[in-house]
Amino acid sequence: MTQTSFLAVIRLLSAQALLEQKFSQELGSVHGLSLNDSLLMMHLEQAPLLRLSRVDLAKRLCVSPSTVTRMTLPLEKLGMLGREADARDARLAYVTLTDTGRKVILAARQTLERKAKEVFKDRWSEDEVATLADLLGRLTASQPNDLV
Amino acid sequence: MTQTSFLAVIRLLSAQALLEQKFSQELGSVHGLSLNDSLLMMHLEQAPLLRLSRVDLAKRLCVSPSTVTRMTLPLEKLGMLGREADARDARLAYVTLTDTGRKVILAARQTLERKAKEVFKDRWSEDEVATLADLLGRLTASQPNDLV
DNA sequence: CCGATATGTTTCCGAACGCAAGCAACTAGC
DNA sequence: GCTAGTTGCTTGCGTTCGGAAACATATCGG
Repeated sequence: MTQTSFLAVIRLLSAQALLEQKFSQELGSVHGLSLNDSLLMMHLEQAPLLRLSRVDLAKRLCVSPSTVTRMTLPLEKLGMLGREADARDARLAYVTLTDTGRKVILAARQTLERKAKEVFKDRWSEDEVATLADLLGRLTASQPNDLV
Repeated sequence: MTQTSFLAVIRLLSAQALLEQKFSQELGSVHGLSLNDSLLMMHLEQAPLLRLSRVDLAKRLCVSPSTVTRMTLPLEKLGMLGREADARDARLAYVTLTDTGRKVILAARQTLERKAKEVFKDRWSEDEVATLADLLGRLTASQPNDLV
């Protein structure tokens, strides 16, 4: 069990490095987004009012709050994200997904879907990919809201 | 299939962010290593002569060669890594694992194994972890030498 | 009401990385 | 052996990130 868990973790880390390399380049050149930018916008996409607070986003992305501040700044200037205050709590500064942003992330998602399909095309059966997604989902399930 | 592959990829990326956060702190405070430092040394650990060239390491870790140069510098000063020239090709500067380095990475590996076991302890059966490791292994198998 | 503590956000600083450029050494074709 | 192209490594520069600190606001206990 010890050895197996260790192996799973090491391979997960290695696999991520590989996938990030595969995805980030096309994502950047085609849509002008980083992988983390895309994940951030996808979290907004499925949020109740297309908005989330910065600390909430930080927890979902497993990054620091300061990173969220910096990530949202350029996207806000590009008109993909907006800023909204809370009526009750003046500390909160919600990040919102604009119409422009929703179109961009929709297109970016299609790119990601295509690349994801390529990754598994040859050596995985559909059932195996589903099993993988399910097993990984139990890891991410311990975190605040799951994607997709 | 498209949707399933996409889900698997997104969850893998999210899971990695979670695991990195979980592991890197203890790894740094206890052994003074980053996660990537540890992966680098584990690759050396299982290399034929405890040594690999810098470009080879870069490919295995999915980082740029310049990153390998910068990563090895402090570890070399700490005596964990060494440098060895090739008799036939004077361009090559192998990174070698010293005795000190071998002891350090052995201890770090135990920390990682313990944390890895914790991650899966509650919600996964042993078979499921093995399945996960196997499925992820097919991803990393497309890369130069697999770890463990 | 008021001080103490907690929470959300931003800014500053140092660390880590990729890319482009540069240098050294190897290889191929002539 | 000479030139041209390739490969391995390093350095400089810009970008991105985490942690500490600062600040504003909210909440709690008296």
